[in-house]
Amino acid sequence: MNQISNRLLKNFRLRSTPTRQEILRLFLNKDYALSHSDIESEIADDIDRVTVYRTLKTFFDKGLIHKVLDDGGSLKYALCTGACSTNEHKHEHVHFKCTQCGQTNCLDVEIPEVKLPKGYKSREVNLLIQGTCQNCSE
Amino acid sequence: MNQISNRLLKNFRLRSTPTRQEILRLFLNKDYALSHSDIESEIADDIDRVTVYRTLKTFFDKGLIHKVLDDGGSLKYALCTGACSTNEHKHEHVHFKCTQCGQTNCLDVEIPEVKLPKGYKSREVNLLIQGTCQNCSE
DNA sequence: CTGTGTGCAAACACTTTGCAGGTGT
DNA sequence: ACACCTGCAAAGTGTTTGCACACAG
Repeated sequence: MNQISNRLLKNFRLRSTPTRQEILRLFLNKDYALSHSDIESEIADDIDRVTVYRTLKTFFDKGLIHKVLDDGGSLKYALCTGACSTNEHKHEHVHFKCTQCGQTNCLDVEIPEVKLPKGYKSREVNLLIQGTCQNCSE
Repeated sequence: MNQISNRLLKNFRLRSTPTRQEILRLFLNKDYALSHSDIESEIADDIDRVTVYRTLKTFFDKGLIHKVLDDGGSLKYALCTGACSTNEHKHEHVHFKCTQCGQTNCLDVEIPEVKLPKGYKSREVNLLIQGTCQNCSE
């Protein structure tokens, strides 16, 4: 796991520091999107809140993670899939938020083409679906 | 216009106050989504910031307006279409945010069906498309 | 008259910035 | 050695809460 996160950081031209590794490992361990406070509560106490902000910003800027929104307006982050690199970024995301357990994850489904009114040009598409997830629907 | 906003408030079982009318008129005048600060800067100065928060919350709770997100994580609000009432709420929204001018508006297009993995149940769908709008694409 | 809305003050939560010292390459 | 990370402190911004008074119905 350490190897993976290390390599990932290298790939994205980021210095490998303990903090970055820890946060990155967190994303690798969880298969759902994490909010700032999720992260804060799961990492070592001696990591400063400010550093988390900066780390997330760095990861985001370099294309390692992407933003995930839910209808409450709260912001979460999730790892980009392997398809993303610093240069080429996949700009289509489907996110599913379970209103029961609160978890948000990225689904690997295609977004169907949407017909836009004349003159509109699409550059990025985000689809948020809210409902009940597999675990909670039983 | 006053008539309209008054009637709208009545329909949603809300007391008609000057503040509510003013904010409601703002939504009626603009055809795009408004952030809290958009609203604050457009209404009379003697309306308290706190009142705006509470008014928006009330409107939202009663189903008069809905939330609109953009990828920056900033929250905006827009009037629900005529199809919405307190009881019956249309839970499908397509929002288009122009990255040039920053305006976000609700598009009246159908969201195509998305195939979800087994066990997932959809209750609400939000589609955010970002790109260039009609005005800015020339 | 009664319950709700509003303004004010203050608390609270969230995010950013500047700087000094530490660390990866 | 150098550029970049990090922690700390503090400022800045956004949002919520409690209370007293005002107002709509």
